[in-house]
Amino acid sequence: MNKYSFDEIVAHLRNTGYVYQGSEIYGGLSNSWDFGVLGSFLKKNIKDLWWREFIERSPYNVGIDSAILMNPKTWEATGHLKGFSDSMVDCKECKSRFRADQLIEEATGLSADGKSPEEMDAMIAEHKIVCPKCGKHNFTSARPFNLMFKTYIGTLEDAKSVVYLRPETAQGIFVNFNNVLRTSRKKLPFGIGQIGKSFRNEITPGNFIFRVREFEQMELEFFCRPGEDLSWYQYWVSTCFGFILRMGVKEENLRIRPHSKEELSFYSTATSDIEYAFPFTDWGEVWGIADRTDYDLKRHMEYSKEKLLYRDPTSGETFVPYCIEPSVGVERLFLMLVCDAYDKESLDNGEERIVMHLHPALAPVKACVCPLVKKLSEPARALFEDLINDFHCEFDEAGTVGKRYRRNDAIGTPFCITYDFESLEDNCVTVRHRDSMKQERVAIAELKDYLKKRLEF
RNA sequence: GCGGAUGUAGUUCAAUGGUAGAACUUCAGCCUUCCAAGCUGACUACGUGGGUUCGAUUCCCAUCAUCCGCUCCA
Repeated sequence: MNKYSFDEIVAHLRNTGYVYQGSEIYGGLSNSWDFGVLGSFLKKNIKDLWWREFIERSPYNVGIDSAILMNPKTWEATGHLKGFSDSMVDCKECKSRFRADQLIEEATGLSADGKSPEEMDAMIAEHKIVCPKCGKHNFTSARPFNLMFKTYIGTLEDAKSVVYLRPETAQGIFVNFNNVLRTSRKKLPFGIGQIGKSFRNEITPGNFIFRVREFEQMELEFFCRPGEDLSWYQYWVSTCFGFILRMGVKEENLRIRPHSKEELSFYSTATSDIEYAFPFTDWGEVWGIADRTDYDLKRHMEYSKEKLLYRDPTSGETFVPYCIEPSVGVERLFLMLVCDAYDKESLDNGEERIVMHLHPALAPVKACVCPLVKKLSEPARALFEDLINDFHCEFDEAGTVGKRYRRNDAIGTPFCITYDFESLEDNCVTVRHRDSMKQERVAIAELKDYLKKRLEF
């Protein structure tokens, strides 16, 4: 699938300023990564593109930006909080891990629901419960698994002030359903999208930025009539897939994987993952599209006692809409894009060049303005200072021009603009293309239009 | 969380119980008329904390981080 090792790609990203290790001078922090000088641009470009395509240019959707901290009742309604009561024990002999309540129930038939970890320890000891795998009785004590990050509102750390960092952005949308309906005057079908950080205390994060504890989601909750949900589900699967293809990702590295019946959440009638052939695994999920029916709105109605309903303006009929959720992680799109764009090419002169074939709309640097030699710095800099008003450009006069071309190939800059001695006479510059390495003479007066056309998504 | 491996400049790799060396990169200067040329110079490292020792980057312990496997995954 992928020609290059994950290590090689990661090393390149760290060397060029796409990604740094988090808190590096203090020895790092487990699975935390910072986006660097180039990476922050790529990330921003990804988000801008999504927002433009899924919110601004969409005839259906609107956007919001909801708070990370939400009333804890939210997480009662979604069932996320219940996860807190799951205590786990490890078998010290064979290193298997079990949910303590399930272990007790299976062995004794007694319910351990709602018991404290200490009570469950006592039950395990009393009934001499053995490990289902290895048959030995030697467990660690029961420990609750915290899947959500917990913190406190106000300065007193008591039980009443507990709040959680959201584990998904979606709930900020559902709880604002009525607000958006009222203020946007949208009619079914319509969607609400948002981009924002989410936090999950993953048990096993890893694979660079693929699974991290702090990540950014781009989620759309698309509401429609019950019965129309499956065709909208299909619509969003192909829209998301098409979006990835338009970003330049090779189709042979992508697949759409529908979930089997056993895999589906109990409330979902259909779910598909768009997966990419990452170098560290066979297929890794990038984008999940789920038909969530009316589950979320109904749960929030139940717990908040508020009505989250849609009233058809012509028929007067009132109902809870169904919801299609396309949800994607920014870091995963980022990782997919750089893995797919990374390439090492052999040149005619026997040398190698590293190129990042990023879509020009995504590239951190759009163009690098290079005076052919330092003597030409002055007029070249003037050109750069004009271009920077329209695009993110860089100015580079260090070393030979060939070296500057290579450096820009390696970070994915689609165009290098070379100002030479002829430019003084004919007011033209050489535009050098990253992918083909071809050069073109372009009049300075037409340069902005020339670039603009080629930077479009 | 468990088991295993690893940890020396930004990167790749050395050496050493007694002041850590190189290449590439980066930066400055010279030079340079279109794909990493050359010359001169400069910056930069023993993950962290203990212990043993006259002296530890080297030996021991702990810790942190990364990788692999297991486990988990709304």
